Amino acid sequence: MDVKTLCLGVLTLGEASGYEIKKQFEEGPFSYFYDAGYGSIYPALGKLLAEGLVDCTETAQERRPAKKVYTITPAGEAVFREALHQRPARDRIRSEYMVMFFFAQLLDEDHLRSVFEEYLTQFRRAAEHVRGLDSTGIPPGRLFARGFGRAFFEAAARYMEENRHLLFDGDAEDEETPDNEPMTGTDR
Amino acid sequence: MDVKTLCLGVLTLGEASGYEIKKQFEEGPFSYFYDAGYGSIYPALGKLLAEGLVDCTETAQERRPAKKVYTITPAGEAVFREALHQRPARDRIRSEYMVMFFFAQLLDEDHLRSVFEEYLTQFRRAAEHVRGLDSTGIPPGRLFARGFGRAFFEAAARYMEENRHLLFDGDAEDEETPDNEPMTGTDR
DNA sequence: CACACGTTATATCGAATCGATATATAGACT
DNA sequence: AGTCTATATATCGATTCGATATAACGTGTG
Repeated sequence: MDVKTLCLGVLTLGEASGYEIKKQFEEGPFSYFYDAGYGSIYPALGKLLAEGLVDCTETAQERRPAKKVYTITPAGEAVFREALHQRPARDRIRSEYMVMFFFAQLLDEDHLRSVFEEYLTQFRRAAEHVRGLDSTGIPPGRLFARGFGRAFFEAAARYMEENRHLLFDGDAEDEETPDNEPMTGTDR
Repeated sequence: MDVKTLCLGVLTLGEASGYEIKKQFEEGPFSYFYDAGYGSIYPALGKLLAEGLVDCTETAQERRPAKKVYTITPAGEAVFREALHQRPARDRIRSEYMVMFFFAQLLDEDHLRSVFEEYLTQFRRAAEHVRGLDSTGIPPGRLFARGFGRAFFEAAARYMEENRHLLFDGDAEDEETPDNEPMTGTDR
């Protein structure tokens, strides 16, 4: 499943420009599990247009360059539906933050600390953001994906809070000293 | 941080062939947060060798093609340490499974169900695998990364078990009815 | 008020990466 | 005998990344 296919998917939710598609990958409902840059999106839209899978309406603006709004065609919808029935490739993740934690012993404490705080803040903010979303009238599949994102963000933030001592052992900060044992052992 | 840098990182843990490096990304300690294919690894090792950041010992085997074992040089270690102090890029994730759940309404129930079970099984197995690892003598950074992976796998499996009704509402199957309450509600 | 900065918006391009494939041997299973 | 899996290196076209260029407008600030 390539960026072309994903653009079709975004367009099934409604018309959009290349810029708006990018935003959906960055901040929108796809941000929990997909990403793509302009260098992939614009060529993809060009190819989709050439194949008749999308239409393009050039909205001429007064003092701006024309905004190109793309709409999916029935043919595009069919192609997308078919693509969804392929076997999914396995997940691809790439976290440089984790690489740094893994090699924590090679890092300056200052750097490690700032990277850690930044990452934790990211997860907290993301979790908070999802929590604030309105869920009324959202199709169940989208709710499932969103909830998965939330579960991940919260689990990540929680893990980082509870295990920071592994990276910064000289800290000795108690914060809340929760009711459960330090190590969860074999839960479940 | 590119594949070249990550290969250096793998080699700080000990000598390895290109094949073995791939395995470390696939099943080893890096599998929780990084991935790379042969098409990236072999060229990367070639460049690292040309730059003097790794050495290569060709272990001739009897009836096999020569196995090339790479070792990191002091220069390589220095370069790697420096790379670790760059600002990390933000995480890149790409999950076709999640794309399918997001568009669940467009999928055949059979397909959705098999994709769902496969994904859940992946997480269960991965969590179980991490749980079975020996933690004695592992540097804290590596433990932190491993624990993060475990936390993610467990949270993912748990979320899928508890929210499958969002994708399959007609089911009403209890599976095992575990010892804890049916719905966890607001955990914590 | 000028100037820097952020946002909207399209687009390109070289470098990096992906994914599939080719080659070859050995062992294990059918 | 034939198939499958694992070890092991390597390439190659297609895809994707990441940085950059262009341009207009709004916003905040010294």
